[in-house]
Amino acid sequence: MSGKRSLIRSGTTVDQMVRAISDRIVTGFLRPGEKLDETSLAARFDVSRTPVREALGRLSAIGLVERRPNRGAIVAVVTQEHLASMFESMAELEAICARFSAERMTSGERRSLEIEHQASARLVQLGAEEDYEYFNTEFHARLYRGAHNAHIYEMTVMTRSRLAPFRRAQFMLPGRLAKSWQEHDAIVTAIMRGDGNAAGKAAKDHVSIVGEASAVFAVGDQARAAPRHQ
Amino acid sequence: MSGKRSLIRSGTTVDQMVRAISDRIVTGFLRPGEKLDETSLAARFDVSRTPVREALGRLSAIGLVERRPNRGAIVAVVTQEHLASMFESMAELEAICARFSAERMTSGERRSLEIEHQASARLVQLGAEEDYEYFNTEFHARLYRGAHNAHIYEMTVMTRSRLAPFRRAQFMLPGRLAKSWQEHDAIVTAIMRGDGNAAGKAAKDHVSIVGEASAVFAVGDQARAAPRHQ
DNA sequence: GAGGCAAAAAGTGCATGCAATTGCCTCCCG
DNA sequence: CGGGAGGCAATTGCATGCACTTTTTGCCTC
Repeated sequence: MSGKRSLIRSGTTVDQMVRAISDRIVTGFLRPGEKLDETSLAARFDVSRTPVREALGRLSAIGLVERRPNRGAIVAVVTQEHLASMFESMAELEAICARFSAERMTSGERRSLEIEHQASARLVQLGAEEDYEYFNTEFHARLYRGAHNAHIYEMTVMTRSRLAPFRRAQFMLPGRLAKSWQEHDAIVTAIMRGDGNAAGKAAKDHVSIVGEASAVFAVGDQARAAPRHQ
Repeated sequence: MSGKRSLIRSGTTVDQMVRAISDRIVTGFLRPGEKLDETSLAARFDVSRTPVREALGRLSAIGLVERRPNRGAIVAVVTQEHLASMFESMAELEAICARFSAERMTSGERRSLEIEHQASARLVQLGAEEDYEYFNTEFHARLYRGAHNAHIYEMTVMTRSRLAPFRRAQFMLPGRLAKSWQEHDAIVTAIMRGDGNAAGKAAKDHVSIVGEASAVFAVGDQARAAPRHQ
């Protein structure tokens, strides 16, 4: 039975599973504490248990699932407290990235940062939330790269990915788009001035606001979740 | 059908492999860039390829090995640059922990921090490097816990463990012991005052100095460096 | 002689099967 | 009637085998 894979998008097979399972976890389809037995998952994704095991290993490495030896894996229980700690960490990490960016970005990086930032103003006027979300991701990625520190980059990207599920609906809030742009503007301005402290503070405030806005949605998702048969 | 396991100490089988391989890596027995093919490792440890794969997965998660899809795994190449970035990250993380500790430590935590710190002064007078090293680890752990932020705690501990091999000989330097204690003293004083900014700055300076002192020892290992994959 | 293409060899990725450990249910004894 | 020990079922952990990707080597052509 080695024909076509049934779950298809692109990339490595097990990588797809990681994304798929992680999606199911963060969307609440799989609830925290729920048991993840390998056989069911293998059947569900039409693969063998081997890639399932590897996927569970990776998911446990990034903290989405918890593995007990010989006792199976469960969806990691992210307490409200731990979630808050991750948002706070994110704010600190972004602050570091912004500060370093202000001090270290090359002229080319500064230029493209400002150009893209200015270009995104149109998206705000149009209210193009999807497009702005894409730009927003790239904007923050520029900050992470601009810090010119590989390890901080890794930690920041990983933390951000872990927080991604809880940050989804942030731009749904009315007026959030424009506020986000203004906060970005404060960061960019500080970076262009080379003012690391101001850039760091602006970034921290920016992320803190996003965290508070997103926390609301996190609570709702955690409260109730879809029941599963089987 | 291979009878008893040959490598046995205690714990899970694959966990032993992780420790064994990680030991070989940090001791330099396996050099950066060296190819780790699963078959050889399986034969070497007298297990099948399956636990080897899982072990490699975990090692890649903690950054000790690098896995290329369909192209095997190699011992992670820690360039001088990347090492510097980790030390810099460590300084920033410790600064955050110290700042938060100054703001959030309970009175009990503050008290025991200062008591232990004062007690360690004796170790400096005696020149007990081993004992001081043990205390030093505990001192920093107190700072990490005192930040009252689970995620920052995780990142800091992980970064510190990744840096451990490069920080070994730091107290060999003459006078380092006394300087370390004085730097600790500055951190403790700031924390007791509740001055987060001062505590953060003192911690950052402290770790930065350690980083510079340790970097010297790391140079020898980095004779040749393979190109990194962006 | 050099460069490119193709085929074989090597090595990874996944599937399947078997052994071992865990949790639970039942039955026996106090 | 309650508690504990033993057996049974279910699930994890590991071994082995096959398919696909990558790399290397040899041959052919220019």
